[in-house]
Parts: sequence; C-alpha cells; structure tokens
Amino acid sequence: MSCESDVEQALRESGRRFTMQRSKILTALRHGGGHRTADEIFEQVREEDPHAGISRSTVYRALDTLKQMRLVSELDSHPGTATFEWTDREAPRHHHLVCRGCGGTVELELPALAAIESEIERTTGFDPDIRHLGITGLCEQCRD
Amino acid sequence: MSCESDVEQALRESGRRFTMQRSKILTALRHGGGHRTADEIFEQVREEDPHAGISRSTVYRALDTLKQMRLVSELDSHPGTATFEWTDREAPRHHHLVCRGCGGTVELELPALAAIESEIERTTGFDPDIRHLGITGLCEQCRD
DNA sequence: TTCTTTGCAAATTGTTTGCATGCTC
DNA sequence: GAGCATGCAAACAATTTGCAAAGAA
Repeated sequence: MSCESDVEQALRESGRRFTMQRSKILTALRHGGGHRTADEIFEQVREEDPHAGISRSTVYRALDTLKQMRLVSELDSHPGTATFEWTDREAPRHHHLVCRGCGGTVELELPALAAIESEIERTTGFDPDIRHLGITGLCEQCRD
Repeated sequence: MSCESDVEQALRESGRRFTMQRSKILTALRHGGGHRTADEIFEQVREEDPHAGISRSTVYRALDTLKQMRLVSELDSHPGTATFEWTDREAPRHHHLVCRGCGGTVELELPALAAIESEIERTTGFDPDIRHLGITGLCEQCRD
C-alpha cells in the first residue's frame, strides 16, 4: 500500500472510483511530509494547481472514505481541527507530541508503547489505535 | 487542592474572583463523577438549580480559566466536543480508552506510562500531559 | 469604587448535507 | 448508461467575542 496504483486498485476493488481529486488529496497528504488538516490539504491542492476542481466538501468526503479504507488515519490531540496522516504500513510507527502552547508537533518513536498496547488488549479487550496516539504537553520553548 | 475553599483561595491569589457560577461549575465537574462536556456541565448546573444564572459562554470561560490554573484538564481524543475533568492531584492517575465505534470510554491505570513520560522528557525536552492522555480504539463490543 | 465576570446575541470556525450535474467504470 | 463523486450553497454544531450591566474585592 505504498504507491498510487495500489490505492487505485484498492478503490476499484471496493466499488469506488479513482478520481483526480482523490489522487491529488492523497498526493498532498503523502508528499506533504506529515500531518495535515483538511483545510491545509484543500489549500495545498489548490495552490499546486489553481485550475484543479476541488472543494472543501470533497476533501472532507475523500478523507472520510480513505479513513474507512484505513489508508489515512485521523490523529488525536488536535482539539478543534482534525488532522490527518497517510497510513504507511511500511514505515516505523511514530508518535506525536503536540504542544498546547504553540501548536507545533514533534514526532518520535516510542517502542515501549507496544508493550502497553498488548497490556490494554489483554486486560480490557479493547483494541487500541496506538498508531494514532497524540500526546499533548508543552514543548521546550513554551515551558518558560 | 481538593476542597472548595482551596479553589477559592487559588482564585483570589491570582487576582480572580470566586463566583457562584464558577463554584457550581466546579461542583458539577467534581461530583459528576467523571468526564463532562461543556454542554453537559451547563445542563447539569441548570438542572440542579433552574434559577442559577448560568450561560454557555460562562461555562466555556470558566473552564478556560480553570484550565489555565491547572485545576481542570481537557481530555484528548474526543473529536468534535471537548471533554473536561477535575484535576485531582491526590487521585491515582488513570487513563482513558475512547471507543471510536460507540463513543464510550473506559478508564484504566497504566503505571507503565510513567516511564514513558520521563523518557519523553529526557529525549525531547517536551513536558507531556500524560495525565490527559486518551487512547482511541475499538471496544470489545464494537470489534465484531 | 475599581476591575473582573456575566449574559445575551451575534459572529466565527470546522464540518456536514441536499441536490443537480459531471465523471468513472 | 448506471451509479458513485463533485461543487455549491445552505445547514449545523461547538466555541468565541463584543458590549453593557451585575457582582466581588
């Protein structure tokens, strides 16, 4: 699930259509290098190609279907504005630190969380999305 | 920081006022036994005392100042509607599992997270709010 | 009396929806 | 050609803001 044609195939197999808009949204999300809000994606697509037919509702709807297909995931810890990320199954799992002061995010790997994931599953039967985990706090600069 | 008068003092010391509304909001939050959205708090206060002068904006503003004072914390992982909790420093730290299927929440203690907290601080200088951590996923019933 | 807080209503922001048209399969 | 997808504009929901009046120190 890592290049355009795979996505195209996945869409077709589930009876959906592979459209220009979806393709551009995915590209913006994948090559944008990180997390993007719906609005950022909208602006990014529009900027790269002002003639591209794209609207906010399309972005929301596309993100929604891609989420259902598990190709895109919505990050937690961004109060007020949903933030999305391309779900790359090959990449190492990383987690997000979201600063409540400046809103900036830092990524880091926390291998120890894998153990917690299985502990949760074992004790509660809950299947946690550790992958989407966002941890809020204060970054070094904002701690003053 | 566990009874009414402490809150009153904390407010006074920071040059703020101790008002009926703030008192009732806190009571609703503390004795409500768990997490509450702004709207739930509003309804709860209004229900307990229909004559109480309270408005939604007041709830939001009060929660905001209480958050700044670290007396109340906003939980992550509740997309769309912010959820708040009384920050009880004496209580054991618990964490939240939020089901993306039914929206239900489960609380559990995860002592292992304390180690992760210090790891984050050590490696990134970030001060994480592990306390507010919300983990999304699918609960046992919704996994079908 | 001074300065904070409140209520009300209006404004914002982020997101969703209905419907006619366009495009993919 | 059939049915999913799109754009537009309107609908929504949650939260914020301006301003005059009320309340705490």
